[in-house]
Amino acid sequence: MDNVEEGEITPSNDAFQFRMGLNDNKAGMEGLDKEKINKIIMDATKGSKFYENELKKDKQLNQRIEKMMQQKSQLTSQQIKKAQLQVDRLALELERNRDLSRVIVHVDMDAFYAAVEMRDNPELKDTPMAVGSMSMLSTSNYHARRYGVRAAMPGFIAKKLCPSLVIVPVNFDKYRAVSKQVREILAQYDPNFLPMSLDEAYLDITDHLKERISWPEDKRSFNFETKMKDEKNPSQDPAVDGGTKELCTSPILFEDSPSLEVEQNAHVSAATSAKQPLKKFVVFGTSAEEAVNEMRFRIEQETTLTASAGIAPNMMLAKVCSDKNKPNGQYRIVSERQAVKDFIKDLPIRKVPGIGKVTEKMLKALGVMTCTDLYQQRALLSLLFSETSWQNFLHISLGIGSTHIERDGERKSMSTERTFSEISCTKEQYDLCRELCKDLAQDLLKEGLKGKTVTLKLKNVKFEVRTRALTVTSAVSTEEEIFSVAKEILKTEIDLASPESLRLRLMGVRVSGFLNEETKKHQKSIVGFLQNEKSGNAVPLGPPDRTSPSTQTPGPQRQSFFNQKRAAREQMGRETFTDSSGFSKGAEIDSAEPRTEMPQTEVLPQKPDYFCPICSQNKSDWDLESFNKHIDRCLTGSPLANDFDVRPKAEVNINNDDWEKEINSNEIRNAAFSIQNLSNQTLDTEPINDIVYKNTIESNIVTNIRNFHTFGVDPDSVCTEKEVDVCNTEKEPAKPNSEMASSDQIFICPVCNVKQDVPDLAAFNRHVDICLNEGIIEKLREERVNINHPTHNLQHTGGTGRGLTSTNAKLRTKRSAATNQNPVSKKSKPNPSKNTIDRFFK
DNA sequence: CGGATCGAC
DNA sequence: CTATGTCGATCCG
Repeated sequence: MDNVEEGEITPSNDAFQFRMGLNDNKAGMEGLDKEKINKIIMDATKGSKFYENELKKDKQLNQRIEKMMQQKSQLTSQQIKKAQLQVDRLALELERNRDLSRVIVHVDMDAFYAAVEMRDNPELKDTPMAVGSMSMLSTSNYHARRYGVRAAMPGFIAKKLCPSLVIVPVNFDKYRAVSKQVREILAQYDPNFLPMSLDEAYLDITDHLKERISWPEDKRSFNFETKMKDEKNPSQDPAVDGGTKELCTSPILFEDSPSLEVEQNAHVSAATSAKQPLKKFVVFGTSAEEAVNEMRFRIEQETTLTASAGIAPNMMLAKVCSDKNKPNGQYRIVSERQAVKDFIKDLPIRKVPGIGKVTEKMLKALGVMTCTDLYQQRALLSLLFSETSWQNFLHISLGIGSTHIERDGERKSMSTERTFSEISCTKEQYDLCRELCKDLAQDLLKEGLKGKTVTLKLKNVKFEVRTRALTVTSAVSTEEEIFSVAKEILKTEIDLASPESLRLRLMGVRVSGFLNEETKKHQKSIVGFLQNEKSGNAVPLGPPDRTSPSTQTPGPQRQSFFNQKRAAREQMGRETFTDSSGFSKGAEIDSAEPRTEMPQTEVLPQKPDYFCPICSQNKSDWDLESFNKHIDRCLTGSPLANDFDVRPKAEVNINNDDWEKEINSNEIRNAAFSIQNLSNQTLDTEPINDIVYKNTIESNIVTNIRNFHTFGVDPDSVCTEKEVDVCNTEKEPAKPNSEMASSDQIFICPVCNVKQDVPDLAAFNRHVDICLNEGIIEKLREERVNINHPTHNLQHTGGTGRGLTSTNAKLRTKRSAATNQNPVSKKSKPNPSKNTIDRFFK
């Protein structure tokens, strides 16, 4: 999607300000000037509920800023000095590890949806048009942008700006098809490229370039296959943005004069020779620029659409670059430190991915507008923002970003939401909720996901948003399961608001907390167990898995127990299960059917009897959720507990189930306790912190050791994309905890540097603890040269193949989170003064 | 864990 | 009339 920010409406104190984009209207051309645009938007906006809400949010933000400024005013120069030292240490480290070896490309289709529509309907070419609806636009063509019509703008306002605007409804299938074509081309430059959306992708073309350098010319030659689209290229004059030595000559590449293009290319490409048939071929050179030119050329040949690209040593920079010569242009930052610095120097922070409206405004209040400012204020920022935030800022201001493009891991949540005209009728709200659950259940089914927490999102007519979540003990996935939870949440919200009714404009349902593969099997087996007779396709009972939350007993025993119980099931009465269906019944009901009472009464109109095949209990007041939980317990052989309830937190603690709670917290404790203990009590004491400030090398040691302790113990210490550049590791994913603790891992103490023959991590930790306490750190000091050398110091741990560097962002974060009393982090925490809206929906 | 917020597309 | 939908991350309590 095309830059939302170009046309964003940003309320600023008392007025909406419209920001002109890069390619905006110049005097004398068609369209509107900034003043007019702002006025029209204002007029259309003023007084609306939406506007009121924007003002409110703005006020909150201002308060937040005010608090921040107050904190700032209380800082002593001493504190700043200290912070400066610490920040600079990290900066040094980052600088030392700067990786310029990769060539990363960010490709971005120009005004993608709009371009596709224009291609397919030539009538749209010369008129201002946008893709979307009267209520919201996805993107607009460049024609329309001259009138201030932008993505993320409501259609009706766009119409006011530009009455002749044509609004075309979105057609995702079409865009997907085009996107596929584009991706096939991209894959040839980097088979592991990373699509970010239909119109955007990252590539690492380092390897491609290495091969390409020795490619014969014919491998870099391409036909002009199709009729070139004789579209007026709305591109800007390249000279305007020039002034930078890197500016590429390509923007005219696709002008409608092919002959010019060939010559242009011949000029650029050293390899081009006279033997090239006139105007039928283009030969691209071997440089990065040429490769990307070629890529864009091929995209246009294939799709008749243009793309822009950025080439840089890391993802963050590449992304910014791709915006620089848009549309139909590209820009490169060569792989030199100085080039990066030059580029970063005057770069407005808002251009940087991850810096949005809010962050921009907060930083602006501190006088930070450009990346240079960002760097200069680094000490201050480290005191006013959270660790992750300021470290991120530091990365940005140094022009450092991720150099590994990695596919996203598994999905973490799935949701659906809908906006509508006001609904205040309770029944309709429940119906809607059910429908959302139904849609969501379908989507979940497609990916075979089940999750444990259900979140309900509500937005009232005043645009106030509220989300409420509930985590249940057995994962849900079907419409009925989700709805049974969602409706409870909805019920409490309705009750909370009563006697007034909720006046909703949006409702959404989300499921998260997905089961991992192992657990899923387990849960599945239970479901199959449950619904066996009903659906006729029971899921085979797999062996019990060790990661299941209810696993307490050792494998073999459990196995046999499981089998026992399966036998039990097979013998057990079928009719008991035939109707797990108070639910399936509900599913059959036409959604229009009145269901008004249902929520008010108990869970469902008539409840089926649930009969547990394990303990032979039969309770009529169970619902599916309770029943599943019960079986889960019975399976693990734990003593039978009371009923459980799916009750929103507001009423009762959901986990009135102490048994389960215990397991959960035990898991966590086992994993993390010893380490936290260690870093809290041993490392973060005063003396060590003194060292931190006195001596860079020593503090590195301390940091390393801390990280070492955290590593492999923190269940969440997964090295994700963001940190990759920092920790500079192989791609190997972090192993699950269980594996970490397995016996074949090698324990090398970072203090005494001796391999430890210990049974498990806990024992190892004790050793390190002792080592530390014995003052061996003094020894380290003597060996500082060695120690300070990452490859020497950072031994393999736990067989993950992953080394430790002293600046793994995530690890640091975790550590600091666990050790906040640490004087180092005396920094005032950011305080997003969250004024909960008490009177929500009143 | 739950809730709010931010940011991206 | 008429201001999206979906997702991940982060922070705080």
